Amino acid sequence: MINIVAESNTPLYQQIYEQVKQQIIDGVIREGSRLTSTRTLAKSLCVARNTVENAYAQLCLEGYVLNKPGSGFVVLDIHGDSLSSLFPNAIKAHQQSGSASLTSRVQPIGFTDNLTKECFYDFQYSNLDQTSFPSSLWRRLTADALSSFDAKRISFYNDKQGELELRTEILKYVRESRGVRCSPEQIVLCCGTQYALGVICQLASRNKRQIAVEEPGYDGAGIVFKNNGYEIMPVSVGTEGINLGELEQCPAKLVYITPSHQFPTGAVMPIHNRLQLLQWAVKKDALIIEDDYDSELRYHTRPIPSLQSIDTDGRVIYFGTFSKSLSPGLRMSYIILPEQLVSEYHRIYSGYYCTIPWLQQKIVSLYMSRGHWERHIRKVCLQNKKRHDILVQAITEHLGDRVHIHGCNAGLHLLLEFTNGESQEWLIERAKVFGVQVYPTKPYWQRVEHCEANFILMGFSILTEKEITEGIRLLKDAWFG
Amino acid sequence: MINIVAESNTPLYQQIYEQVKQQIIDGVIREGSRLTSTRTLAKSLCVARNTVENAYAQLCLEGYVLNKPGSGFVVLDIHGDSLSSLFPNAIKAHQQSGSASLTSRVQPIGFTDNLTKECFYDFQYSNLDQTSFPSSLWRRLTADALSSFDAKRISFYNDKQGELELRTEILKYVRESRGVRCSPEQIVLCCGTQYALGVICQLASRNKRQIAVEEPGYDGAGIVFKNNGYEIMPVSVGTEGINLGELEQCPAKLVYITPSHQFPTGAVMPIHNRLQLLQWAVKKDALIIEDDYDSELRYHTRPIPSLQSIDTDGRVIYFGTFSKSLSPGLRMSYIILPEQLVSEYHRIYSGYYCTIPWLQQKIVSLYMSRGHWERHIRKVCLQNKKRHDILVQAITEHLGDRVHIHGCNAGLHLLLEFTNGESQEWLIERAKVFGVQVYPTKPYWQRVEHCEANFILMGFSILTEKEITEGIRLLKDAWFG
DNA sequence: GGGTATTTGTCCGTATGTATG
DNA sequence: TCATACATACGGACAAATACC
Repeated sequence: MINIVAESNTPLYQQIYEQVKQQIIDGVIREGSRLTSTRTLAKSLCVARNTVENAYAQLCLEGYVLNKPGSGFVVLDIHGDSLSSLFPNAIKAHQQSGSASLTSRVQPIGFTDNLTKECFYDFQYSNLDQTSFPSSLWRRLTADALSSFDAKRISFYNDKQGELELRTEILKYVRESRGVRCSPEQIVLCCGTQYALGVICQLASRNKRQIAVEEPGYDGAGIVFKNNGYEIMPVSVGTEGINLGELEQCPAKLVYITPSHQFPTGAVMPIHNRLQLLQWAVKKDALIIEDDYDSELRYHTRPIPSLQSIDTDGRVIYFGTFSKSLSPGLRMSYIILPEQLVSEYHRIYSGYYCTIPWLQQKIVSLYMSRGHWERHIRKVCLQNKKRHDILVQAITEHLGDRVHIHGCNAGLHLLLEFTNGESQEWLIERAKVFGVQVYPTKPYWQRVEHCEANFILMGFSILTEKEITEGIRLLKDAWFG
Repeated sequence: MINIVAESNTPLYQQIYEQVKQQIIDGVIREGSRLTSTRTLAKSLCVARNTVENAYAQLCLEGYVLNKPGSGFVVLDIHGDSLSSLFPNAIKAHQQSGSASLTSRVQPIGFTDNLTKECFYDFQYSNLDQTSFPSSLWRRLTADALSSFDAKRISFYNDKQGELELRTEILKYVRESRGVRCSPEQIVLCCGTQYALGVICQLASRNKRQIAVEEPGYDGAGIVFKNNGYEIMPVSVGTEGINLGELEQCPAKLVYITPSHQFPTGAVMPIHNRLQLLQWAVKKDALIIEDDYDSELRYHTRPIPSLQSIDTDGRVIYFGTFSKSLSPGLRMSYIILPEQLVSEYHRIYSGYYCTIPWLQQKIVSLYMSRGHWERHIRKVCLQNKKRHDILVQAITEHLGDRVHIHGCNAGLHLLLEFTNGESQEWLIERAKVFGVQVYPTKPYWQRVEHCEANFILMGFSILTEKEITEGIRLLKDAWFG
């Protein structure tokens, strides 16, 4: 950036000359690159073109740059030997990495650790199979969206809860697939579950800031509650989901749960527990956040109605997402508010803009209305079912009765319990030695000391069927060889 | 008009000197404008040039004007305390308007009020011209992004601060255009300014939850602060931006400002105020949120270095956005944190996912790296400049001295002050009757009772040049017909 | 791959204050 | 007081190079 002062005694052209020269010397403008054109710079500095020309001419004379009509002013190599021209950057890079390292133990955020381990058999469970995203269709839909009659809306501040068109599609879908009953006014689109949780933290804050969560449970939720000043009250999870007896004892009047496929244990809450939970909410005047994050992915079990669908008292806040079966990269989730919270939502959030890009809303809207979404779910579900079945089969075959499988028949992962009390650390380390990555359950415990050591998480979202069986064979060697 | 008497005892040059001086003091010759050139004046008065020069030299010495070769004698700001001149009788307005405060900022959420008024001349200022979005280019870039080597990342949870590639492009841009100095690690991408403010609310909460904001100022920011439990402390705004004297008195250690083009008054904070503000921050151990929301859109004024670029003590949190010159529908902004806050950011937000879809990040990244962004800015800036100039011209021509124009030469709107004390409600109502929509300033006042009634906001972001002149002609009839 | 639009440096004329004699 | 030369600054017209479609 060039800074000129009109009031100064030094002429304008000289100020420009000096600063550009300095930038060349400092290496801010690299050798071989072009100076900003005289017109552009003149306009941005509010001076005449000739003033800039004058400055550039001076640089020309002194051999810093070379001018060619029609192709601009090119910076010459002034540092003689190319060694010194690399120096300024080297120093800069040094400083950067130095300061970044001061960020202590906290994992570097700019680093995505999913891409480097191509050599592994990585049983991860959050990312999706890259082949499952409908790229060429997306391209077509983008074109359609951009040439649609309401394409001009990309230049506007849009509907604050999300485009009505899309909310209506979502409504149709959740009604059909999850029995959810609501009007479009109750739906709020937002950029991911964590943002959604932030919204709820605000809405529910008329109560005491206490929240009951599943233990173990989704860690990303806990972080949001904590940052919003909520006291987190862990409630243990059994084979029927959250422990209702414990919940009764808990003073919190807000609970966050994943009843359809508890994360990470995979427990499914039976219908009578669901009814009981709703009664609890009524009795305590409490609210329930039902996170139905991977409802699309069921393999051998009958669907159980969502809490929202059997709630008669407006106690359930329903969460859905496109992250688990379409793409996490979309950053798109939705909240379905109970009617009683809508006005409170408006009171607090009427001044907030929607967090999802309009174009993406339009695309997903087209995607759903043309039936691609339904087809996609069927396809992805089938694909994952195959992988799931093969994984379960391979485990049964190779690891036999040394493990119990928990939480299968849904989602993108399962839980392995080791009957001989092996510890997570050892299991993960041994697996890694054999080129296989499996995952701990520890991160999902609020009270880490309660975490049982003999559990391991295995995902099957990105491995091929062949890789799965080979991976398990390696694990057998690693753990019991 | 200057009168000289040859027979007088007072020398010619002194007669000229005195009369010009008087004209400057009386405001006949405005601050910033040029004196008649020595040649011209000499000729018209039939005196020698040196005589005029002599007179001008005297004015120079006394600080009334500044002389520079090639650019004449420029009148300086002699009325010193122009700080509060924008809203001089703020207190007087106290009595009139107390009740009208229920214009209630809260609007119906599901309703976008921009689309239904096609018949109006709508001088709105938030939405953009629909022709300015590069649709077909976007289509191509989408295709490129989807077939790029890292397209698989759409199925992953991605970099939490935003893709490094994009952060690097943004860095290059803000360094060049705004002098911002930072490393990519300091940049955080997020879905809009309000989300960004939410993040800062968390980061800065080690201090007391008090924030100083400009009054009038951006209402969307105030809402976020309130919802995050901050006490809002309005500080008045003058022609030089936020009132630093008042800020001194304010106990808050966090301030949110728009120094480049204050919203909505359009005031530009001069360099010496900027330095003073930074000193304030150091002295008080405070933080400054610099929202540079429409920095791209400058029309006739020289750029002033951003606060971030002259901050040596890590006191400035810089906000930028793509909403004002590319598309509000993208929902894309960025924060540039001071180094000292990066580790705190990691501590709180390392568990949060990025809120921008990967595909969009990739597209914008390509968009910028291929030079489209620079070109786009130039184009959009020129287009808006034309509209701006025409609006200003039309106002000057048709509304004449019944209004003062404030905050022009930048952004997408300007502020109209009515010299005869007409009220916002009346002005807006009358305009509407004639099919023209103009906007109130009331929504931007925390203490509505302080809001001066005789101001109106007019945007020029979506009207054609023809519509602008016609609209103004109608307004003339509506208001003064 | 060729035609058109845009971008770019160049050149020209004009206006201004400054310095000199 | 006048005339002249000079440095600085501004804006329009032109042709070559480039980018885009």
